[in-house]
Amino acid sequence: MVQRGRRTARVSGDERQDAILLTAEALLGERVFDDISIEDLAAGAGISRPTFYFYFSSKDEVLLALLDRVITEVEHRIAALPREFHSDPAGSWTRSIGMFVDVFASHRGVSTAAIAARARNDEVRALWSKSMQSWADFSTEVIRSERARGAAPDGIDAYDLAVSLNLMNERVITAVINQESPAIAESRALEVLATIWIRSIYGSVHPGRL
Amino acid sequence: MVQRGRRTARVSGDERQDAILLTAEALLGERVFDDISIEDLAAGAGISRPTFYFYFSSKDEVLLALLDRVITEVEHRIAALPREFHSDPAGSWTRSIGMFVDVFASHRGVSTAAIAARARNDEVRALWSKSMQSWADFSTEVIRSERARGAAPDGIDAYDLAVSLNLMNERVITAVINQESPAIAESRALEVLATIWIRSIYGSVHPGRL
DNA sequence: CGAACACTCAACACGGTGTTGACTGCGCCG
DNA sequence: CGGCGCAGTCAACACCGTGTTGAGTGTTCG
Repeated sequence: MVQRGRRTARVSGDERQDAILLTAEALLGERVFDDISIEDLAAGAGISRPTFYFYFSSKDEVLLALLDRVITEVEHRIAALPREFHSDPAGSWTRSIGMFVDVFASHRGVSTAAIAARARNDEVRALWSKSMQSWADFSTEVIRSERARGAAPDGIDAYDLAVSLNLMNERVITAVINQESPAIAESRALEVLATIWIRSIYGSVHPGRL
Repeated sequence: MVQRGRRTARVSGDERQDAILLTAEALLGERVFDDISIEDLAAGAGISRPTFYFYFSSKDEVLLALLDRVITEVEHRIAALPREFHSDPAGSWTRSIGMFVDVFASHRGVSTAAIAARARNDEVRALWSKSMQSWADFSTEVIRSERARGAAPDGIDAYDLAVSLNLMNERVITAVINQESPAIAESRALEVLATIWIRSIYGSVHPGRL
């Protein structure tokens, strides 16, 4: 694995940086962010605590990097999603929401820690805000388009509705993946969320029928 | 509920305890919980740091006491609410949700800090869970009753729906009172939340019409 | 009056964060 | 080939916030 001699005698910086991120994600799987010390991260990456500061300026920077990866994954998967809201509104919304459920569930520790860190760290808050904003904007556009073709009723502002539904998803998904109480079963989460989105966007049990 | 230290009330003692709580709530109005030290609370109450520990065993205990007061207020106001879901479903839901918006908005600092502390503190989590549970149970009962009288359609489980909507409220209210971005205007929050509740519970823009 | 109780705090122990400054080995350029 | 520079490393230190100890104070009541 770690080859010595010729080109790179010492373990490269990039490997160390990755090792820190890897350690952090692993530890977040078993402990809360607050209970992980920089010492833990350094030890996991095989370096001393001061050396950690060569790679990241704080524990929060590590979390920020981890969050950035998760958000990038979401963006790629959003882009890959088929856009069939006119022909299959229920299925399209469900697939979009399901994508969020999948990604956040598979990065439980990072998502949870980032959402908590938002309250105290400006960079984390900014990054999360930016993403929420773009998801809300996307939802708003689709709602407006559904209203324009007469499939969904007017009423409350489309943006307000989109923001509220996205915030609901954030909170419900967090509760589900952390098995909070009260929460709902992970197996039913997607169905429940999709139903609430559809009923509140289309004002009816069946999308498209006014 | 949260009681420690002295038993018989020597005047200055109880005043001190109140002074700590008062200081905490005041400071939470201007700073994040993490940025308030026990030193700050002690100074605000006119005592030294070790003396603080005579009244509370940690900063989290103070928050717990504060949260307890807020929850008690919510419970009293829930109990005082008229139950007119059959005759005026939209108004009844709106009044219930509005009560939560009011109470949490008027205790912005405490609510926000408690919700954040939930992630690391067992007692805070337990207290919050207990309350969320009872609000979700209440909502579930009303939904079931509305379904029973034929005003609301079946579909997803009433409890799952109730939990999700309550979680949405928690998150949207938090975003609104902290002026997060994205969030919605405080003036429209109640209308938006009520609309989502009604549409998703009654499966229609107009409650009662199936 | 003295014992018990409510209350107070200086001083300490501890754990975590972030910084300093000295050191090592590799690569490259003159 | 030799020395300079830089990526990388860490022991030791400074600092801050938490929680504990133990020695006090004044008050009340039997």
